[in-house]
Amino acid sequence: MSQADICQTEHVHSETVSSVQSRMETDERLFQLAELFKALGDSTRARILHALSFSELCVCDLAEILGMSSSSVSHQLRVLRGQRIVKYRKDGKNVFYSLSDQHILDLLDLGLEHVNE
Amino acid sequence: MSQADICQTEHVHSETVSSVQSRMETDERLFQLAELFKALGDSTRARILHALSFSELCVCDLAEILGMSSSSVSHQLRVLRGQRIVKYRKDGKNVFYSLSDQHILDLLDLGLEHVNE
DNA sequence: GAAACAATTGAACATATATTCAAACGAGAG
DNA sequence: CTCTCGTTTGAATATATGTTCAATTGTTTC
Repeated sequence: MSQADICQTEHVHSETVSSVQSRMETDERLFQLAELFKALGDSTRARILHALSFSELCVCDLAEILGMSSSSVSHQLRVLRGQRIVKYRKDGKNVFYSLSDQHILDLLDLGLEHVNE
Repeated sequence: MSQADICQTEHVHSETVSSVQSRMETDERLFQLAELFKALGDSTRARILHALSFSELCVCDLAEILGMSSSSVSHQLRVLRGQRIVKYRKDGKNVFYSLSDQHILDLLDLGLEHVNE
């Protein structure tokens, strides 16, 4: 970051800058926030989650709904599990996935609202 | 996608599959949803948006708050503009950015709630 | 125990993306 | 007009990530 990249009008906005800085969440927290949205930010995973918003589904049903391989779906479900976005239960040979909680449904709905505006 | 990747128990879940398929949003809509979340899903952009949730800020203040170059910040703001997540107004040499609407603030809050659980 | 099926995993490849650096643009000041 | 500052942009590089393919695991059934 060169000198030219540093704002010269410190005396003008420095108050705002300090004020905002003091109220910022920790980087770690914001990193986790970004990881959450990153997990939602993929076409395949968005379609998986939207499908799960209607019903719990096993991997192979998800694969059929999306027209993708089970392998691909499973890889993506791993990402969603990592962010506690989906939960699962085993039933015989099948593993049924569903949305983790209401927060996730709310996020999807809010997102769709924004997109549909 | 090989044969082995296709679910054999169609007769078991085919009803659920059809039902979900018929209620799915279009791929285009879900693609846009993913693009929205993708834009939120980066550490730098998450920090930018969190800062903007307190106050409108110009590029150079944002750069100072984040400890990054104006160039980097500007590149990321471009992504956020592309998804109508932030809006801006010009004032002399400065360009002040702010969150686009209440939806975005709600999304950030919901996301932080999930992270803080 | 062997075979079949659902699911997961690892490696490999192709693609996407964030930051840096250099250059250019636009507005205000001298 | 010229210079400076804030901002934007493009090219380049390094890194991250999604899908495919092959192999493996775990469970049910014969």
